Amino acid sequence: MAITIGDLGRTTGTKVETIRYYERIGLLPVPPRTPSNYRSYGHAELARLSFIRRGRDLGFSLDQVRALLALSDDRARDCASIDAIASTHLRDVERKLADLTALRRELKAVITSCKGGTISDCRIIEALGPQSG
Amino acid sequence: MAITIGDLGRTTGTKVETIRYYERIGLLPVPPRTPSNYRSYGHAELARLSFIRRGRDLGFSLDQVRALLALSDDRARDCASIDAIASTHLRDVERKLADLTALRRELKAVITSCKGGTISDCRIIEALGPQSG
DNA sequence: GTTGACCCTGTAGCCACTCCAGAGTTTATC
DNA sequence: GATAAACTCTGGAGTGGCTACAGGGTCAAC
Repeated sequence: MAITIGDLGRTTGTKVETIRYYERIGLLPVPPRTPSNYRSYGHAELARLSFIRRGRDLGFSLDQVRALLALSDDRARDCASIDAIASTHLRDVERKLADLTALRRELKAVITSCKGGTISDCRIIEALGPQSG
Repeated sequence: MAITIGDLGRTTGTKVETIRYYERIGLLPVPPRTPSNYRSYGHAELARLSFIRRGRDLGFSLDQVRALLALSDDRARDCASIDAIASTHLRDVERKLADLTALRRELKAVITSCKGGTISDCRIIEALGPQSG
């Protein structure tokens, strides 16, 4: 019945150290202990950790996950607050995508300009140099 | 003639603390000091810091920037080593782009499924829940 | 009874900064 | 020449999200 920290880690794809870290920062509850001082979890903690990991996979910060967890306990409440967190996150993702796309363009330009001579006429170094930007 | 750390920061868009940090980790040289113990820079350091910042803007890690700096000092060398660093970085960027694009798709799916009821039937929370993945 | 896999605590490290306290220095203004 | 604002200095701690390690205790299998 009792789930060990290792089981929890295997089931959710989380390292044991990470689970202890989540406990330390208050994202997971402090579990009861066995007589030999091992952490002993139940299904609720398994569900909670799954939720956390899924949120992390979707790129939410731990603070956002914390907010989502708090909201999800409040089942009668308006869904809009959840939507707000997710939408903010989506906008963050879209900003990062735009940045990375611009970065890729620049990198490609810099790489194709390198014609394979010696470094003294390497365009990449030039592109990074003081006169270029 | 002597450039202060503040000038250097303003010119390159770098915080003073960051410049001192770069010095501490050996990315910038230890500069001479004025009689009142202020750091005193020349144009070479300005160029070097510009190079670092531009590299950072292009998403290179400090270690990659360090490698690029070392290579750029070695003017006779083959350009291919520079190209290799930049190409590796481009591949990293493309992988990140792919990941983020997939993430955006998932987030959008999750958000549009939220029809605005109460949290007890919120699809976002459901999508994060234990049965969904 | 011993090997190996697990668990415990506590601490330190990673990246790339950023901020702060508390003190000294320079520059501008009155 | 006083004073205030803006600069500089050092040293240390904090950020996020883990990860790794040392040095121990515990448990199951053979």
